[in-house]
Amino acid sequence: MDNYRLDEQVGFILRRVNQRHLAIFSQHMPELTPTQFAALAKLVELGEMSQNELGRKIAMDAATIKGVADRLIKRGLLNVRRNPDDSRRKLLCANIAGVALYQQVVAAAERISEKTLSPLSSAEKQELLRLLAKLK
Amino acid sequence: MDNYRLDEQVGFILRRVNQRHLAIFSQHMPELTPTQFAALAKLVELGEMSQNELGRKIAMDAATIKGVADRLIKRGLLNVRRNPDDSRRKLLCANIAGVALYQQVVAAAERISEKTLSPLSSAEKQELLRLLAKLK
DNA sequence: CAAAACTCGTTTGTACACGAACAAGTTTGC
DNA sequence: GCAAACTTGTTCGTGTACAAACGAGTTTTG
Repeated sequence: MDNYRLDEQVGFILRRVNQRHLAIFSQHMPELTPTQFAALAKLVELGEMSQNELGRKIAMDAATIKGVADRLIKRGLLNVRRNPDDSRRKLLCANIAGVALYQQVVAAAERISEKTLSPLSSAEKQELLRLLAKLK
Repeated sequence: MDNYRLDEQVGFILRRVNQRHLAIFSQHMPELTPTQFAALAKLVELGEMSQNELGRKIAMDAATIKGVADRLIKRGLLNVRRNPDDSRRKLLCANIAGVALYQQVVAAAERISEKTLSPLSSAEKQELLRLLAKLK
């Protein structure tokens, strides 16, 4: 087919938009990756939960959340303990350092979202978020 | 901050939308990854070019395009030769097998884009693409 | 109660993605 | 005409992402 244009396909554009967002992210929050921040933020928001449960809440499969959690633990941001009622479960919890780091970087997180959407008007921002939400 | 909601941030939503798209992609085109298809499609569209040039056209850095190109070459989809005028340059070109595979999967590529956008109306699809294009 | 089905966390393998550093080749500037 | 600056492709290290397979623990079911 001669009329297929890669540069106009949703998937290709989504990838580029995501690249730009990741660049903005690492510029404003070099301490954490987007996934690490998501995990930390969710733990601060909802408190202690098991590793796989956390993964489910932020859309990461078991293998991915393991790596993310390991890195946060290694950096001393999370506490870990075994669930006494279900010895399979590894309960994760943001500790003092984790909460402190979170509070230190939330403002940056807000600026990141703002900057990512900055080429759009207020109405366009609303509309984009509405449309993207339909594609989740 | 108590009013920061991870689930409403562009970056987080973008990641989820992308996940859904990748799932649709691998379902409809298990032969190639999105990046491999992008590289092949660009080579078919524009013909022979150097490895880094190809990377630039599909927004992949030199380290990434190397791996993608290596895999396509290993699968016998590309021809490689040295540029006589600039011995640093590695010229890539889709060969017969590459063009054949491309032609075999373009239809699937179109269905992938369609299915990704299927929760939206025609007007919404147009609008989403317009807004995303502003965020590239 | 015991077997089947399921869940939790882990490991392995593959594939992006990008920063940083490097050697070899090419172009520029003086 | 030659040193400095740049480009090309490569390697290394780190960090997602997900499929598949696994052992160990828990729940369901007959």
